[in-house]
Amino acid sequence: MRSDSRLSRMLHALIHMDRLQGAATSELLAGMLNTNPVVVRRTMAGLRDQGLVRSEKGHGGGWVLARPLDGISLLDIYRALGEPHLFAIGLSADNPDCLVEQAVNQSLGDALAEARSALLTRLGQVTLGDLARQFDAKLRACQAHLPPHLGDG
Amino acid sequence: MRSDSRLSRMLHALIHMDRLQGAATSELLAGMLNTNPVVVRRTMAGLRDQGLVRSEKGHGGGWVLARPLDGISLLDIYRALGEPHLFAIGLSADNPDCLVEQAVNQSLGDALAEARSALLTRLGQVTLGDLARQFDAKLRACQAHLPPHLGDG
DNA sequence: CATCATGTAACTTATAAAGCTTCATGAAAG
DNA sequence: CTTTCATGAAGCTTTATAAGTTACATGATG
Repeated sequence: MRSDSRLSRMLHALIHMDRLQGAATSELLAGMLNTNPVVVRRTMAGLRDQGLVRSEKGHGGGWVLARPLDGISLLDIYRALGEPHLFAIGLSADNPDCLVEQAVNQSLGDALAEARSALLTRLGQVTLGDLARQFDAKLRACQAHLPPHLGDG
Repeated sequence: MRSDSRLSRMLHALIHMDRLQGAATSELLAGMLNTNPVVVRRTMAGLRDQGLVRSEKGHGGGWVLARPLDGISLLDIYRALGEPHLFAIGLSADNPDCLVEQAVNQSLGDALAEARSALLTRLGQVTLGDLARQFDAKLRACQAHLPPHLGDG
């Protein structure tokens, strides 16, 4: 697979859920994410287990946010997904007794660990509320180009 | 595949090559890296094209460093490998017209770009000579635990 | 009880690194 | 010149994992 898009997709889904009245079904979200409802359920399951969203069965059921967007950081989502592998490059374990391999892995491992730490810190500082406000800004910028009678519905 | 170990493996191989007299065959390196000679040739090809190593055919042939270890940074190797994908997580392209997806991708993309930039900067500051000296330190630390008559062969 | 939605198991698909076989090319040794 | 040894490269198989799909069980609403 090219790369793991679960984090990106869940951020996308949660912001849409915030703008909806009522629960969002897996099928509705799957349409937004251009994927399959089962993939939505499978991915959302971790978020539910961490108390970020709730799911309801039956008529009128679906997925709802369990917290305001400002109370959810991108790091919360990453962790709820099980902290998937961040890097596509990794250390080798070809010859664990070799001191050269050990020296290489230590340096490269330190560099990767530092990059990981910096990235997770940054994900912890951004909330879904921030993303939603960026979306609002984009929407306003877009509407500014429309004829006046469409600017305020 | 779990993760791309080509960078780690090439660092490992190049340091061994520096410690050898004469050329190292793909078969010898494959033994050190616990892999196949063809994988070594395929991976080393990029380094040869960038002038980091040279290859010689026939009797006594194999791979030799084209520069001293202190003249090769980890970034040089990464680039010679074709700058493989760094991250296992990525942006989504499920619904490119969706302003929510665009906002998500911009924030997440910025965070990933910043992490990438920091990591590459760091890789550019570490040379293979630095790794070789870390190996020497490990070797000395290891020998310090041996009985005296083995300490100086 | 019929309908709708999630929960879950099990299987298939897609992708890229890694591994492997085979043969061509060319250099050194005899 | 011939043998041997090494890289070069094409082409295929293997492996690991996210993603997609099918099928059915569970449970809530009307």
